[in-house]
Amino acid sequence: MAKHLTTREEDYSKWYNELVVKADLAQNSGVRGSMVIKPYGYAIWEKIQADLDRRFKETGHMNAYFPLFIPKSYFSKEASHVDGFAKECAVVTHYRLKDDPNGGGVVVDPAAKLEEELIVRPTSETIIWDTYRDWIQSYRDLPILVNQWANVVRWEMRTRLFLRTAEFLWQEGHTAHATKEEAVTEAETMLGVYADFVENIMAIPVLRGLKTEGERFAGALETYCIEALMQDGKALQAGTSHFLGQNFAKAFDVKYQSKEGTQEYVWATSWGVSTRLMGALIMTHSDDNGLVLPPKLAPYQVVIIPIYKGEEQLTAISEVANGMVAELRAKGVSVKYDDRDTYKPGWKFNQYELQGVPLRIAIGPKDLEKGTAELARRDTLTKEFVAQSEIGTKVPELLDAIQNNLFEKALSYREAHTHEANSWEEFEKLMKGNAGFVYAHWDGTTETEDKIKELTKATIRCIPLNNKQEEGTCILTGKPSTQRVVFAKAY
RNA sequence: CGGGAAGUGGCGCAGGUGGUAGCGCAUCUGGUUUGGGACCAGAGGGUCGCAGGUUCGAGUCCUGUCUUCCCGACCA
Repeated sequence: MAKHLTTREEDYSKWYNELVVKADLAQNSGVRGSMVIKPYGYAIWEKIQADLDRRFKETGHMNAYFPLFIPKSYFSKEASHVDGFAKECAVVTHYRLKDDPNGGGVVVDPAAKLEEELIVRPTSETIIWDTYRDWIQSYRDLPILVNQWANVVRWEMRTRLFLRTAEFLWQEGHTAHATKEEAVTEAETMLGVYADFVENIMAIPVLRGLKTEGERFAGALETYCIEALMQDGKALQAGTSHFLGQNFAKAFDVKYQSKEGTQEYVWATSWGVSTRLMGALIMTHSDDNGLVLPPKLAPYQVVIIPIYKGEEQLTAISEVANGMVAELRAKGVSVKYDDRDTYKPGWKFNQYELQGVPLRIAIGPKDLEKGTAELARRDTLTKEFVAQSEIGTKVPELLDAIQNNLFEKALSYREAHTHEANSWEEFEKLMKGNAGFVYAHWDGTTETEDKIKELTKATIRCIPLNNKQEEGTCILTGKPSTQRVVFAKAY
Protein backbone atom coordinates (compact mmCIF):
# COMPACT_ATOMS: atom_id res chain seq x y z
CA MET A 1 0.00 0.00 0.00
CA ALA A 2 2.95 2.22 0.64
CA LYS A 3 3.34 2.38 -3.09
CA HIS A 4 1.33 5.59 -3.09
CA LEU A 5 3.48 7.33 -0.54
CA THR A 6 7.11 7.33 0.29
CA THR A 7 7.95 6.62 3.90
CA ARG A 8 8.06 9.32 6.51
CA GLU A 9 11.81 9.42 6.54
CA GLU A 10 11.92 10.36 2.89
CA ASP A 11 11.47 13.71 1.29
CA TYR A 12 8.12 15.20 2.13
CA SER A 13 7.68 17.19 -1.06
CA LYS A 14 7.72 13.98 -3.06
CA TRP A 15 5.30 12.51 -0.58
CA TYR A 16 3.01 15.49 -1.04
CA ASN A 17 3.00 15.30 -4.80
CA GLU A 18 1.85 11.74 -4.57
CA LEU A 19 -0.62 12.31 -1.84
CA VAL A 20 -2.26 15.47 -2.97
CA VAL A 21 -2.67 14.45 -6.54
CA LYS A 22 -4.06 11.07 -5.64
CA ALA A 23 -6.10 12.49 -2.80
CA ASP A 24 -7.58 15.19 -4.99
CA LEU A 25 -6.36 17.91 -2.68
CA ALA A 26 -4.31 20.06 -4.98
CA GLN A 27 -1.91 20.03 -7.84
CA ASN A 28 0.65 22.33 -9.31
CA SER A 29 -0.96 24.79 -11.62
CA GLY A 30 1.96 25.45 -13.90
CA VAL A 31 2.36 28.95 -12.53
CA ARG A 32 5.65 29.00 -10.71
CA GLY A 33 5.24 27.86 -7.13
CA SER A 34 1.49 28.17 -7.25
CA MET A 35 -1.14 25.51 -6.85
CA VAL A 36 -4.65 24.54 -7.83
CA ILE A 37 -6.65 23.46 -4.83
CA LYS A 38 -9.06 20.80 -5.98
CA PRO A 39 -12.66 20.60 -4.73
CA TYR A 40 -12.00 18.08 -1.99
CA GLY A 41 -9.08 20.09 -0.64
CA TYR A 42 -11.02 23.31 -0.90
CA ALA A 43 -13.86 21.75 1.08
CA ILE A 44 -11.41 21.26 3.94
CA TRP A 45 -10.27 24.87 3.65
CA GLU A 46 -13.90 26.01 3.77
CA LYS A 47 -14.36 24.08 7.00
CA ILE A 48 -11.30 25.79 8.45
CA GLN A 49 -12.58 29.18 7.29
CA ALA A 50 -16.06 28.66 8.69
CA ASP A 51 -14.87 27.67 12.14
CA LEU A 52 -12.27 30.43 12.41
CA ASP A 53 -14.66 33.04 11.08
CA ARG A 54 -17.17 32.15 13.75
CA ARG A 55 -14.46 32.54 16.39
CA PHE A 56 -13.40 35.92 15.01
CA LYS A 57 -16.95 37.16 15.19
CA GLU A 58 -17.35 35.83 18.70
CA THR A 59 -14.35 37.93 19.68
CA GLY A 60 -15.91 41.05 18.19
CA HIS A 61 -14.37 41.20 14.73
CA MET A 62 -15.98 41.97 11.37
CA ASN A 63 -14.83 41.08 7.88
CA ALA A 64 -13.86 43.66 5.28
CA TYR A 65 -12.04 43.65 1.98
CA PHE A 66 -9.13 45.77 0.79
CA PRO A 67 -7.54 46.05 -2.67
CA LEU A 68 -5.23 43.44 -4.16
CA PHE A 69 -2.94 46.10 -5.66
CA ILE A 70 -0.96 48.40 -3.43
CA PRO A 71 0.81 51.49 -4.78
CA LYS A 72 4.55 51.09 -4.46
CA SER A 73 4.95 54.27 -2.45
CA TYR A 74 2.94 52.80 0.44
CA PHE A 75 5.69 50.31 1.02
CA SER A 76 8.40 52.83 1.63
CA LYS A 77 6.62 54.23 4.69
CA GLU A 78 7.55 51.63 7.27
CA ALA A 79 11.24 50.85 7.00
CA SER A 80 11.54 47.41 8.59
CA HIS A 81 8.37 46.28 6.82
CA VAL A 82 9.95 47.07 3.44
CA ASP A 83 13.12 45.24 4.37
CA GLY A 84 11.05 42.20 5.19
CA PHE A 85 9.02 42.02 2.01
CA ALA A 86 10.84 43.95 -0.72
CA LYS A 87 12.69 40.91 -1.99
CA GLU A 88 9.58 38.87 -2.66
CA CYS A 89 7.07 41.19 -4.30
CA ALA A 90 5.26 40.73 -7.61
CA VAL A 91 5.05 44.11 -9.33
CA VAL A 92 2.53 45.31 -11.90
CA THR A 93 4.17 47.72 -14.34
CA HIS A 94 1.76 47.81 -17.31
CA TYR A 95 -1.96 47.65 -17.87
CA ARG A 96 -2.36 46.55 -21.49
CA LEU A 97 -1.28 44.00 -24.08
CA LYS A 98 -1.21 44.39 -27.82
CA ASP A 99 -0.72 42.19 -30.88
CA ASP A 100 2.91 41.32 -31.43
CA PRO A 101 4.00 43.21 -34.57
CA ASN A 102 6.62 40.49 -35.18
CA GLY A 103 4.42 37.45 -34.85
CA GLY A 104 1.16 35.86 -33.88
CA GLY A 105 1.29 36.39 -30.13
CA VAL A 106 0.77 39.33 -27.83
CA VAL A 107 3.27 41.61 -26.17
CA VAL A 108 3.09 44.08 -23.33
CA ASP A 109 2.21 47.47 -24.76
CA PRO A 110 5.12 49.77 -23.85
CA ALA A 111 2.78 52.75 -24.15
CA ALA A 112 0.72 51.37 -21.28
CA LYS A 113 3.34 51.81 -18.59
CA LEU A 114 1.96 52.69 -15.17
CA GLU A 115 2.99 55.99 -13.67
CA GLU A 116 3.44 54.29 -10.32
CA GLU A 117 3.95 50.55 -10.12
CA LEU A 118 1.46 48.47 -8.18
CA ILE A 119 2.53 45.77 -5.78
CA VAL A 120 0.46 42.62 -5.54
CA ARG A 121 -0.11 42.50 -1.79
CA PRO A 122 2.28 40.25 0.13
CA THR A 123 0.27 41.31 3.21
CA SER A 124 -2.08 44.24 3.66
CA GLU A 125 -0.73 46.30 6.56
CA THR A 126 0.21 49.25 4.37
CA ILE A 127 -3.01 49.70 2.45
CA ILE A 128 -5.11 49.02 5.51
CA TRP A 129 -3.26 51.56 7.63
CA ASP A 130 -3.51 54.09 4.87
CA THR A 131 -7.27 53.54 5.03
CA TYR A 132 -7.46 53.54 8.81
CA ARG A 133 -6.08 57.09 8.85
CA ASP A 134 -9.40 58.23 7.40
CA TRP A 135 -11.45 56.04 9.70
CA ILE A 136 -9.92 57.23 12.95
CA GLN A 137 -10.22 60.68 14.46
CA SER A 138 -11.47 60.18 18.00
CA TYR A 139 -11.05 57.66 20.79
CA ARG A 140 -14.71 56.92 20.08
CA ASP A 141 -13.64 55.39 16.71
CA LEU A 142 -11.58 52.78 18.52
CA PRO A 143 -11.05 49.93 18.61
CA ILE A 144 -11.24 48.87 14.99
CA LEU A 145 -11.43 45.09 14.82
CA VAL A 146 -11.30 43.99 11.21
CA ASN A 147 -10.42 40.76 9.47
CA GLN A 148 -9.92 40.07 5.78
CA TRP A 149 -10.11 36.74 3.92
CA ALA A 150 -7.90 37.09 0.88
CA ASN A 151 -5.14 35.77 -1.29
CA VAL A 152 -1.63 37.17 -1.11
CA VAL A 153 1.47 36.75 -3.23
CA ARG A 154 5.03 36.29 -2.05
CA TRP A 155 7.57 35.61 -4.73
CA GLU A 156 9.60 33.16 -2.70
CA MET A 157 12.90 31.87 -3.96
CA ARG A 158 11.77 28.36 -3.21
CA THR A 159 8.30 27.03 -2.78
CA ARG A 160 6.81 23.96 -1.19
CA LEU A 161 3.29 22.69 -1.73
CA PHE A 162 0.93 24.06 0.94
CA LEU A 163 3.77 25.26 3.16
CA ARG A 164 5.16 28.00 0.99
CA THR A 165 3.35 28.62 -2.28
CA ALA A 166 3.82 31.82 -4.27
CA GLU A 167 0.14 32.62 -3.93
CA PHE A 168 -1.75 31.51 -0.87
CA LEU A 169 -5.12 31.95 0.77
CA TRP A 170 -5.26 33.32 4.27
CA GLN A 171 -6.99 35.60 6.67
CA GLU A 172 -5.34 38.68 8.11
CA GLY A 173 -6.75 40.53 11.06
CA HIS A 174 -5.80 44.19 11.48
CA THR A 175 -6.82 45.99 14.62
CA ALA A 176 -6.35 49.50 15.97
CA HIS A 177 -6.50 50.38 19.67
CA ALA A 178 -6.31 53.38 21.94
CA THR A 179 -3.88 51.85 24.40
CA LYS A 180 -0.87 49.63 24.38
CA GLU A 181 -2.41 47.29 26.93
CA GLU A 182 -5.50 46.77 24.82
CA ALA A 183 -3.43 45.98 21.73
CA VAL A 184 -1.24 43.52 23.59
CA THR A 185 -4.34 41.84 24.97
CA GLU A 186 -5.79 41.62 21.47
CA ALA A 187 -2.65 39.98 20.11
CA GLU A 188 -2.72 37.49 22.96
CA THR A 189 -6.43 36.83 22.58
CA MET A 190 -6.07 36.02 18.91
CA LEU A 191 -3.16 33.73 19.58
CA GLY A 192 -5.47 31.94 21.98
CA VAL A 193 -8.16 31.69 19.31
CA TYR A 194 -5.67 30.11 16.93
CA ALA A 195 -4.26 27.73 19.50
CA ASP A 196 -7.70 26.60 20.57
CA PHE A 197 -8.83 26.08 16.98
CA VAL A 198 -5.73 24.19 15.92
CA GLU A 199 -5.80 21.93 18.96
CA ASN A 200 -9.53 21.26 19.24
CA ILE A 201 -10.61 21.29 15.61
CA MET A 202 -7.49 20.29 13.73
CA ALA A 203 -6.32 17.98 16.52
CA ILE A 204 -2.79 19.34 16.31
CA PRO A 205 -1.05 20.17 19.60
CA VAL A 206 0.84 23.46 19.54
CA LEU A 207 3.36 25.37 21.62
CA ARG A 208 2.39 28.96 22.30
CA GLY A 209 5.22 31.38 22.50
CA LEU A 210 7.02 34.52 21.50
CA LYS A 211 9.39 34.86 18.59
CA THR A 212 12.90 36.09 19.18
CA GLU A 213 13.94 39.39 17.69
CA GLY A 214 15.54 37.64 14.75
CA GLU A 215 12.41 35.69 13.85
CA ARG A 216 9.96 38.50 14.42
CA PHE A 217 7.54 39.81 11.76
CA ALA A 218 8.83 42.77 9.74
CA GLY A 219 7.47 45.81 11.55
CA ALA A 220 6.34 44.12 14.77
CA LEU A 221 7.45 44.82 18.32
CA GLU A 222 6.41 41.37 19.42
CA THR A 223 5.36 38.28 17.47
CA TYR A 224 3.31 35.60 19.19
CA CYS A 225 3.19 32.23 17.48
CA ILE A 226 1.94 28.70 17.67
CA GLU A 227 4.40 26.01 16.68
CA ALA A 228 3.51 22.45 15.75
CA LEU A 229 5.76 19.43 15.30
CA MET A 230 5.47 17.41 12.10
CA GLN A 231 6.01 13.67 11.74
CA ASP A 232 9.50 14.13 10.34
CA GLY A 233 10.74 16.02 13.39
CA LYS A 234 10.54 19.46 11.81
CA ALA A 235 8.64 22.35 13.32
CA LEU A 236 5.96 24.28 11.50
CA GLN A 237 4.77 27.76 12.39
CA ALA A 238 1.02 27.33 12.25
CA GLY A 239 -0.12 30.86 13.06
CA THR A 240 1.14 34.22 14.20
CA SER A 241 -0.25 37.23 16.01
CA HIS A 242 1.73 40.46 16.06
CA PHE A 243 1.81 43.37 18.45
CA LEU A 244 2.83 46.15 16.06
CA GLY A 245 3.14 48.94 18.61
CA GLN A 246 2.76 52.35 17.00
CA ASN A 247 5.01 51.61 14.04
CA PHE A 248 2.31 51.62 11.40
CA ALA A 249 0.35 54.42 13.05
CA LYS A 250 3.45 56.58 12.88
CA ALA A 251 4.32 55.54 9.34
CA PHE A 252 0.80 56.31 8.09
CA ASP A 253 0.08 59.12 10.51
CA VAL A 254 -2.90 57.55 12.22
CA LYS A 255 -3.78 59.59 15.30
CA TYR A 256 -6.83 59.97 17.50
CA GLN A 257 -7.94 62.67 19.88
CA SER A 258 -8.13 61.37 23.45
CA LYS A 259 -10.69 62.21 26.12
CA GLU A 260 -8.19 64.71 27.40
CA GLY A 261 -8.00 66.36 24.01
CA THR A 262 -4.47 65.28 23.15
CA GLN A 263 -3.42 63.75 19.80
CA GLU A 264 -2.19 60.16 20.23
CA TYR A 265 -0.92 57.52 17.83
CA VAL A 266 -3.01 54.36 17.82
CA TRP A 267 -1.69 50.93 18.76
CA ALA A 268 -1.91 48.07 16.30
CA THR A 269 -2.02 44.31 15.93
CA SER A 270 -2.17 41.96 12.99
CA TRP A 271 -2.64 38.22 12.95
CA GLY A 272 -3.03 35.53 10.34
CA VAL A 273 -3.25 31.91 9.39
CA SER A 274 -3.08 30.49 5.89
CA THR A 275 -3.55 27.44 3.70
CA ARG A 276 -0.32 26.35 5.36
CA LEU A 277 -2.65 24.93 7.99
CA MET A 278 -3.66 22.35 5.40
CA GLY A 279 -0.02 21.34 5.17
CA ALA A 280 0.11 21.02 8.95
CA LEU A 281 -3.02 18.89 8.87
CA ILE A 282 -1.63 16.55 6.27
CA MET A 283 1.80 16.24 7.82
CA THR A 284 0.56 15.70 11.35
CA HIS A 285 -2.03 12.97 10.86
CA SER A 286 -1.42 11.21 7.55
CA ASP A 287 -0.15 7.68 7.25
CA ASP A 288 0.96 5.55 4.33
CA ASN A 289 -2.64 4.96 3.29
CA GLY A 290 -3.17 8.67 2.74
CA LEU A 291 -4.83 11.48 4.60
CA VAL A 292 -6.33 11.10 8.03
CA LEU A 293 -8.82 13.86 8.79
CA PRO A 294 -10.15 14.83 12.19
CA PRO A 295 -13.96 14.46 12.11
CA LYS A 296 -14.45 18.16 12.81
CA LEU A 297 -12.78 19.07 9.50
CA ALA A 298 -13.75 16.16 7.26
CA PRO A 299 -15.87 17.26 4.26
CA TYR A 300 -17.86 14.12 4.98
CA GLN A 301 -17.45 12.30 8.25
CA VAL A 302 -19.00 9.04 7.17
CA VAL A 303 -19.14 7.31 3.81
CA ILE A 304 -21.50 4.42 3.17
CA ILE A 305 -20.51 1.86 0.55
CA PRO A 306 -22.91 -0.79 -0.75
CA ILE A 307 -21.59 -4.20 -1.70
CA TYR A 308 -23.96 -5.85 -4.08
CA LYS A 309 -24.54 -8.12 -7.02
CA GLY A 310 -27.39 -7.08 -9.24
CA GLU A 311 -30.12 -4.49 -9.16
CA GLU A 312 -32.34 -6.10 -6.50
CA GLN A 313 -29.55 -6.29 -3.95
CA LEU A 314 -28.64 -2.66 -4.54
CA THR A 315 -32.24 -1.61 -4.05
CA ALA A 316 -32.50 -3.51 -0.79
CA ILE A 317 -29.17 -2.14 0.46
CA SER A 318 -30.02 1.40 -0.60
CA GLU A 319 -33.15 1.27 1.50
CA VAL A 320 -31.09 0.48 4.60
CA ALA A 321 -28.37 2.96 3.65
CA ASN A 322 -30.78 5.82 3.01
CA GLY A 323 -32.33 5.16 6.40
CA MET A 324 -28.89 5.51 7.98
CA VAL A 325 -28.15 8.68 6.02
CA ALA A 326 -31.36 10.28 7.28
CA GLU A 327 -30.76 9.17 10.86
CA LEU A 328 -27.17 10.37 10.91
CA ARG A 329 -27.92 13.67 9.23
CA ALA A 330 -30.61 14.30 11.80
CA LYS A 331 -27.84 14.02 14.39
CA GLY A 332 -25.65 16.51 12.57
CA VAL A 333 -23.30 13.96 11.02
CA SER A 334 -22.27 14.59 7.42
CA VAL A 335 -22.68 11.47 5.34
CA LYS A 336 -22.02 10.47 1.78
CA TYR A 337 -23.70 7.42 0.30
CA ASP A 338 -21.62 6.26 -2.64
CA ASP A 339 -23.83 3.98 -4.72
CA ARG A 340 -21.99 4.57 -7.99
CA ASP A 341 -21.84 1.36 -9.99
CA THR A 342 -18.88 2.63 -11.97
CA TYR A 343 -16.41 1.74 -9.22
CA LYS A 344 -16.01 -1.44 -7.23
CA PRO A 345 -16.21 -1.57 -3.45
CA GLY A 346 -12.50 -2.26 -3.03
CA TRP A 347 -11.65 0.77 -5.13
CA LYS A 348 -13.94 2.93 -3.03
CA PHE A 349 -12.44 1.64 0.22
CA ASN A 350 -9.03 2.75 -0.94
CA GLN A 351 -10.22 6.04 -2.35
CA TYR A 352 -11.90 7.14 0.86
CA GLU A 353 -8.93 6.05 2.91
CA LEU A 354 -6.77 8.23 0.70
CA GLN A 355 -9.19 11.08 1.33
CA GLY A 356 -9.10 10.48 5.06
CA VAL A 357 -12.81 9.99 5.67
CA PRO A 358 -13.01 9.19 9.41
CA LEU A 359 -15.63 6.43 9.29
CA ARG A 360 -16.72 4.00 6.63
CA ILE A 361 -19.82 1.88 6.68
CA ALA A 362 -20.08 -1.07 4.30
CA ILE A 363 -23.36 -2.87 3.77
CA GLY A 364 -23.55 -6.12 1.82
CA PRO A 365 -25.89 -9.10 1.36
CA LYS A 366 -24.62 -10.76 4.55
CA ASP A 367 -25.44 -7.64 6.51
CA LEU A 368 -28.95 -7.58 5.09
CA GLU A 369 -29.49 -11.10 6.42
CA LYS A 370 -28.02 -10.38 9.85
CA GLY A 371 -29.14 -6.78 10.27
CA THR A 372 -25.56 -5.56 10.65
CA ALA A 373 -23.11 -3.19 8.97
CA GLU A 374 -19.33 -3.10 8.84
CA LEU A 375 -17.95 -0.02 10.53
CA ALA A 376 -14.31 0.89 9.82
CA ARG A 377 -12.20 3.58 11.50
CA ARG A 378 -9.70 5.51 9.43
CA ASP A 379 -7.44 6.43 12.34
CA THR A 380 -6.87 2.92 13.65
CA LEU A 381 -7.76 1.02 10.46
CA THR A 382 -9.89 -1.32 12.57
CA LYS A 383 -13.23 -2.81 11.55
CA GLU A 384 -16.17 -4.14 13.48
CA PHE A 385 -19.67 -5.37 12.74
CA VAL A 386 -22.41 -3.30 14.34
CA ALA A 387 -26.16 -3.85 14.44
CA GLN A 388 -27.86 -1.48 12.03
CA SER A 389 -30.04 -0.25 14.87
CA GLU A 390 -26.94 0.90 16.77
CA ILE A 391 -25.39 2.97 14.00
CA GLY A 392 -27.21 6.11 15.08
CA THR A 393 -25.64 6.08 18.53
CA LYS A 394 -22.34 4.42 17.69
CA VAL A 395 -21.26 6.79 14.92
CA PRO A 396 -21.32 10.06 16.90
CA GLU A 397 -19.47 8.33 19.74
CA LEU A 398 -16.81 7.05 17.39
CA LEU A 399 -16.39 10.44 15.70
CA ASP A 400 -15.67 11.95 19.10
CA ALA A 401 -13.29 9.14 19.91
CA ILE A 402 -11.42 9.62 16.62
CA GLN A 403 -11.13 13.36 17.16
CA ASN A 404 -9.63 12.77 20.61
CA ASN A 405 -7.44 9.92 19.51
CA LEU A 406 -5.85 11.99 16.75
CA PHE A 407 -4.98 14.75 19.17
CA GLU A 408 -3.62 12.35 21.77
CA LYS A 409 -1.58 10.51 19.18
CA ALA A 410 -0.05 13.74 17.91
CA LEU A 411 0.57 14.91 21.46
CA SER A 412 2.36 11.76 22.52
CA TYR A 413 4.39 11.91 19.32
CA ARG A 414 5.43 15.42 20.23
CA GLU A 415 6.26 14.42 23.79
CA ALA A 416 8.39 11.56 22.51
CA HIS A 417 10.22 14.05 20.29
CA THR A 418 10.84 16.76 22.84
CA HIS A 419 14.21 16.84 24.57
CA GLU A 420 16.41 18.97 26.75
CA ALA A 421 19.99 19.67 25.74
CA ASN A 422 22.52 20.73 28.36
CA SER A 423 25.68 20.84 26.32
CA TRP A 424 26.66 21.76 22.82
CA GLU A 425 27.62 18.15 22.01
CA GLU A 426 24.24 16.93 23.17
CA PHE A 427 22.49 19.67 21.18
CA GLU A 428 24.35 18.94 17.96
CA LYS A 429 23.68 15.24 18.28
CA LEU A 430 19.95 15.80 18.79
CA MET A 431 19.73 18.13 15.81
CA LYS A 432 21.56 15.71 13.55
CA GLY A 433 18.96 13.09 14.34
CA ASN A 434 15.88 15.27 13.63
CA ALA A 435 15.02 15.07 17.29
CA GLY A 436 12.09 17.49 17.18
CA PHE A 437 11.78 20.18 19.83
CA VAL A 438 14.87 20.76 21.92
CA TYR A 439 14.71 22.94 25.03
CA ALA A 440 18.03 24.61 25.69
CA HIS A 441 19.55 27.67 27.29
CA TRP A 442 20.44 30.61 25.08
CA ASP A 443 22.21 33.86 25.89
CA GLY A 444 19.49 36.00 24.35
CA THR A 445 21.47 37.48 21.46
CA THR A 446 20.65 37.35 17.76
CA GLU A 447 24.32 36.65 16.98
CA THR A 448 24.23 33.43 18.96
CA GLU A 449 20.92 32.44 17.39
CA ASP A 450 22.36 32.99 13.92
CA LYS A 451 25.50 31.08 14.76
CA ILE A 452 23.49 28.11 16.01
CA LYS A 453 21.43 28.16 12.82
CA GLU A 454 24.57 28.21 10.74
CA LEU A 455 26.05 25.28 12.62
CA THR A 456 22.98 23.06 12.95
CA LYS A 457 20.18 24.54 10.77
CA ALA A 458 18.11 24.73 13.95
CA THR A 459 16.32 27.96 14.81
CA ILE A 460 14.57 29.17 17.91
CA ARG A 461 10.95 28.37 17.26
CA CYS A 462 9.68 30.26 20.26
CA ILE A 463 10.12 31.30 23.84
CA PRO A 464 7.15 29.56 25.41
CA LEU A 465 4.55 31.73 27.12
CA ASN A 466 4.65 31.40 30.90
CA ASN A 467 8.03 29.80 30.50
CA LYS A 468 9.64 28.20 33.53
CA GLN A 469 12.49 30.40 34.77
CA GLU A 470 15.68 28.57 35.62
CA GLU A 471 19.34 29.48 35.86
CA GLY A 472 21.58 28.05 33.20
CA THR A 473 24.26 28.78 30.66
CA CYS A 474 23.95 29.18 26.91
CA ILE A 475 24.70 25.93 25.11
CA LEU A 476 26.88 27.70 22.59
CA THR A 477 28.56 30.59 24.37
CA GLY A 478 28.29 29.50 28.01
CA LYS A 479 26.96 32.91 28.98
CA PRO A 480 24.29 33.09 31.69
CA SER A 481 20.65 32.44 30.81
CA THR A 482 17.41 32.60 32.79
CA GLN A 483 15.25 30.24 30.77
CA ARG A 484 15.23 27.52 28.14
CA VAL A 485 13.95 28.29 24.66
CA VAL A 486 12.64 25.87 22.05
CA PHE A 487 14.93 24.95 19.17
CA ALA A 488 14.01 22.90 16.12
CA LYS A 489 14.62 22.59 12.45
CA ALA A 490 11.78 24.31 10.67
CA TYR A 491 10.06 24.40 7.32
C1' C B 1 21.20 34.61 -7.85
C1' G B 2 25.12 30.40 -7.03
C1' G B 3 25.59 24.54 -7.37
C1' G B 4 23.34 19.98 -9.40
C1' A B 5 19.53 17.14 -12.45
C1' A B 6 15.65 16.64 -15.94
C1' G B 7 12.28 17.89 -20.20
C1' U B 8 9.45 11.68 -24.81
C1' G B 9 0.92 9.96 -25.07
C1' G B 10 -3.16 12.29 -19.18
C1' C B 11 0.67 10.40 -15.18
C1' G B 12 5.36 7.65 -14.30
C1' C B 13 9.33 6.03 -17.30
C1' A B 14 12.60 3.14 -21.25
C1' G B 15 14.86 4.27 -25.67
C1' G B 16 24.30 1.25 -25.87
C1' U B 17 28.12 3.40 -30.59
C1' G B 18 22.12 7.87 -35.30
C1' G B 19 17.89 3.92 -39.05
C1' U B 20 11.70 6.54 -38.90
C1' A B 21 9.10 5.84 -31.19
C1' G B 22 7.90 1.75 -26.87
C1' C B 23 6.45 -0.04 -21.59
C1' G B 24 3.45 0.40 -16.97
C1' C B 25 -0.69 2.97 -15.02
C1' A B 26 -4.88 5.71 -16.67
C1' U B 27 -8.73 6.09 -20.80
C1' C B 28 -12.49 3.72 -24.35
C1' U B 29 -15.38 -0.91 -26.26
C1' G B 30 -17.25 -5.98 -25.30
C1' G B 31 -17.72 -9.86 -21.87
C1' U B 32 -17.11 -12.14 -17.06
C1' U B 33 -16.96 -9.94 -12.10
C1' U B 34 -18.38 -6.98 -7.25
C1' G B 35 -17.00 -8.35 1.39
C1' G B 36 -9.94 -4.46 0.14
C1' G B 37 -7.56 -0.64 -5.72
C1' A B 38 -10.84 -7.25 -10.65
C1' C B 39 -9.83 -10.31 -15.04
C1' C B 40 -9.75 -11.55 -20.34
C1' A B 41 -9.90 -9.73 -25.35
C1' G B 42 -9.53 -5.56 -28.32
C1' A B 43 -9.01 -0.09 -29.32
C1' G B 44 -7.71 5.14 -29.16
C1' G B 45 -4.00 8.60 -27.87
C1' G B 46 2.82 11.32 -28.93
C1' U B 47 5.00 17.64 -34.49
C1' C B 48 10.14 13.42 -28.45
C1' G B 49 10.33 21.58 -24.50
C1' C B 50 11.61 25.27 -28.47
C1' A B 51 15.01 27.17 -32.51
C1' G B 52 18.99 26.30 -35.49
C1' G B 53 23.04 22.99 -37.26
C1' U B 54 25.70 18.19 -38.83
C1' U B 55 23.75 13.88 -41.79
C1' C B 56 20.92 10.14 -47.07
C1' G B 57 18.55 9.89 -42.18
C1' A B 58 18.30 13.04 -35.38
C1' G B 59 14.40 11.24 -29.46
C1' U B 60 19.75 10.02 -29.99
C1' C B 61 25.33 14.16 -32.03
C1' C B 62 26.53 19.85 -31.85
C1' U B 63 25.06 25.09 -30.65
C1' G B 64 21.66 28.32 -28.61
C1' U B 65 17.33 29.08 -25.80
C1' C B 66 13.12 28.24 -22.52
C1' U B 67 10.99 25.67 -18.52
C1' U B 68 10.70 22.56 -14.28
C1' C B 69 12.69 20.02 -10.06
C1' C B 70 16.44 19.33 -6.18
C1' C B 71 20.53 21.64 -2.74
C1' G B 72 21.84 26.84 -0.57
C1' A B 73 20.46 32.33 0.71
C1' C B 74 14.62 34.25 1.80
C1' C B 75 9.90 33.03 4.14
C1' A B 76 2.86 32.21 6.65
